[in-house]
Amino acid sequence: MARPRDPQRREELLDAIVGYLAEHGIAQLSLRPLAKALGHSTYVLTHHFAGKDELISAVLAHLDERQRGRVGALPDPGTSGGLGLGDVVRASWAWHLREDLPMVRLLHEIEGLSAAGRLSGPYVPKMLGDRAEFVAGVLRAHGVPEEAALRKATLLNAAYAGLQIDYLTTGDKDRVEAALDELADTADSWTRPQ
Amino acid sequence: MARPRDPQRREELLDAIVGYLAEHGIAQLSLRPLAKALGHSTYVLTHHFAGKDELISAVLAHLDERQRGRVGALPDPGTSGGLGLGDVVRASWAWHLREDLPMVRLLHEIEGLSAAGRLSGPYVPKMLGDRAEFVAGVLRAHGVPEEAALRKATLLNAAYAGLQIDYLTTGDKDRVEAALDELADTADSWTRPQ
DNA sequence: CAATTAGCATGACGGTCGTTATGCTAACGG
DNA sequence: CCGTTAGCATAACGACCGTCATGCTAATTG
Repeated sequence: MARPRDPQRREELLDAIVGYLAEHGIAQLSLRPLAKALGHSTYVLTHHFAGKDELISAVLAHLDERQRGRVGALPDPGTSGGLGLGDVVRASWAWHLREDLPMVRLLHEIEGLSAAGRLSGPYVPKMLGDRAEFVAGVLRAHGVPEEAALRKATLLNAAYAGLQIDYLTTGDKDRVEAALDELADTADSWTRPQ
Repeated sequence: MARPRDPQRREELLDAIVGYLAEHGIAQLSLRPLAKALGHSTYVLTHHFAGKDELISAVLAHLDERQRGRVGALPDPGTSGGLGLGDVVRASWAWHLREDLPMVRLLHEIEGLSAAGRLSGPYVPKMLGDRAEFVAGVLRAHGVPEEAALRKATLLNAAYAGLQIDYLTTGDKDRVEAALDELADTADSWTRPQ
């Protein structure tokens, strides 16, 4: 009868929105500057998403799916190949800080707001839970016992995130990267006991 | 010649403001609701502080000083007394979550915003640095070598904060507290090697 | 007591906010 | 080709924002 909806349009918008948020933050988000940066009027935002709150929910869902896709596509750093778990930690650190810093910042802003109870919806909790499960799977592949894998994965993720926050806030590279080395050594000791 | 300023008034206000922020967050702070909650007009805020930005700076400085005072007044959990470092970690966790949860949430919101580069000023970095130094002092008192104390303190703080964020976001008590036990055991292993 | 000023409420200012009614154009289904 | 609707810009709405000029009251000093 008439013109059908284009389901791609919404995803295109979400990618552009996430790019904007990585640069400008999400806490003080305002629709007008966002729309201007996208080259549109604000109506595009309230049309494709019901309103500002739903837009933020959609962004969080988008980030959740994006993380899910990335860790799913990651080559399993299996026990073979000579790459220890500590090397993975160190490589992730270097990559996050060199290649993806605005997004890392955005994620910490989101997780801080979520921890403060200022963001609703299931997506941020799901992201954290999924990350724990993923790292637990890597640990299991390295021979960590099943009952310890999720516990150690949770601790590893928490320490890694905490160190990122410390470094992003203080900029004290020497102190934080020394602590990261200690964390990487600890991770190695889990997979190569003694 | 005339009526002198009362230097206490500003501190009273800051304490009340911090109490309000612990309940309502800082990211979406608006002066009018804050002033109403304090039982005053907004002019009180713009009079004692130059404006909204300076008010937030004053709050961060206030929290910084408050933390400095608290850790300074803490009884040094010295190597004697039978209380291991892991017990201190577990006791802090229980106390934070049972007695001081709104403030813990506020601090994570602030640290997330700071890590995202959305808060300026030296106070948040100073808080993190001071916390690392304080825990490093405790570690040294427990016999941890000087060159390792600050590194291990940074890692301990980061892991502890990361676990708080995880728990506050996911509410997954079993998973997170299991990881906290592992962290406490690790801390014990630092102070009672083997 | 007189002079001065801290402390605060009131009310207004221009600006920005999220949202929405209206109307146009281009794309598609029948 | 006609009817319908997606997609979007425009412009306006009321609400709220941070700020500040004005003026009153009460406390303090000399």
